[in-house]
Amino acid sequence: MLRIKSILENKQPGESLEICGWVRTRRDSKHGFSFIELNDGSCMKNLQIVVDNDVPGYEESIKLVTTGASVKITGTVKESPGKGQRIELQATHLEVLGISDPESFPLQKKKHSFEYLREIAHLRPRSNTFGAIARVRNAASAAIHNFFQENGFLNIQTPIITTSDCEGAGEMFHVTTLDLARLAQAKTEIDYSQDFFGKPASLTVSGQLEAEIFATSLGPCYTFGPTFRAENSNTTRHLAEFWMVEPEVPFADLDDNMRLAEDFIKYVISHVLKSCQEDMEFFNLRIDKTVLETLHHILDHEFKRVSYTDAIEILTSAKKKWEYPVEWGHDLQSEHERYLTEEHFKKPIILHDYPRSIKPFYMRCNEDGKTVRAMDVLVPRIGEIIGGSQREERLDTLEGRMKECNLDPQEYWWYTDLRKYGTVPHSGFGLGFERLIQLLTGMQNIRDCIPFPRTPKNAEF
RNA sequence: UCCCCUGUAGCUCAGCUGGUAGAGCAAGCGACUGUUAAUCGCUGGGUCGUAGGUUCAAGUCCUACCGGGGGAGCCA
Repeated sequence: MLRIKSILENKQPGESLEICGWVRTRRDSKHGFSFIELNDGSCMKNLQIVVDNDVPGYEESIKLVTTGASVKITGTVKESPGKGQRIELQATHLEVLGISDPESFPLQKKKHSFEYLREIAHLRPRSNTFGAIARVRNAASAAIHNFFQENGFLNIQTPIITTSDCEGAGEMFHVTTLDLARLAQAKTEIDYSQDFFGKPASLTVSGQLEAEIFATSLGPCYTFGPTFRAENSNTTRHLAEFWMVEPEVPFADLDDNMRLAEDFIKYVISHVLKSCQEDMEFFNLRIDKTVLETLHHILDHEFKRVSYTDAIEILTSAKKKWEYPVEWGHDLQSEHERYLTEEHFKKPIILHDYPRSIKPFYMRCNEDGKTVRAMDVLVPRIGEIIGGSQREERLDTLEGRMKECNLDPQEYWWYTDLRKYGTVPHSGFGLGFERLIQLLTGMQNIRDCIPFPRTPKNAEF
């Protein structure tokens, strides 16, 4: 099927072709012809179609050519006498495939608020912005796979359903086949042995633990799949269902990990800038006037490595009034992270070696007894886009940390086995795919960076 | 979950100190035009989120609930 993108790029006057798509707008001339702006999603631009009134069935058909209608058109490519396009299509046949009642079609030839478009998520991909987001998302996804494939990483599909009830932090969605309505009335303890898996099960919050299994068997690997968090988060950067990229690399320490994260982000940005030029220019013009500048700035500068302890020092000596006090041992607040990346360094930074008391059990303990080999990549505007660490590979230290975090090592027997049999230093991180899309497009709200956002009280479509 | 803002025609909003609703855009029709966010004219379209309350009278004040947005926390 011929697409408008390739027609606009390659076709020359004189060539005949057939094209299908959706009408964005129609302008009539009473002197006997009409202009149709046709879009098929292959690119931002529309193909201008000229329909003379001698086209068979013109009188009846042209009335049905309204915004949103689908049409099939045959015609000849012409040099366009008008401004705004190199070529246009002179129609010889026009067929309306599907009408679109202009009285009720929710998308109009005007700007719509993102809040409104979110309510019509089944139609918003037909708008300029959401078409562009879908194409950028696709390009970013392809770039992610390319990056890892080119570097010898194995793509691993880790489970969606899990029975390890404490993969990390975060509330989990329960998965059950038990009859909840009956249980609600029964007032007895729930007998999970009667449930589908014979014990409590949930949707995964991370594929990391399973990825570690393959990393310590087959070498560098990565997962790229859906992740679920049942947190009651209502922000512009949280979703209950989102996609996460999680590489895991054996024989790699935290420095290797930070280098990988930086190379990875730069590779994806660079690829998207190259393959989605038109869409990126649109974002820069209509969504965020600084997005191209920001992305190029990221490409041109090294991510600044800053230890948590140094960051605390910078924040303490900053001439700023903090809503939350800065104190070693406490997690950094949004205002602190934003200050560091947006004001102090003015570029992405990698914070590393956090206090062990605020980080999960699997992060490698440092000799100082106070910190762990954790790292967060923070970017301007979005904040944390990557969280990762070197993993604790020493069995006794790992078990000690589990107990410290009130976890039962028995529950993680297969995870600790990896330390019992041929343990190796290894590292990895998780990247929130939709946050990356936010960074790439300049879109303010993460709900507009995924086709069908799931947030508290919202799972339509 | 907490704090703040908000909910009026298909969409975006106005409606000041309470007296039963208006604009722009969209849509329909007409005019005009190789047009391109086209332009001009006319027309239709709203039990003002829901439920109570105060008042002679509420879109306008009060309460609760529901929805939307922003910020915070949690994190990716």
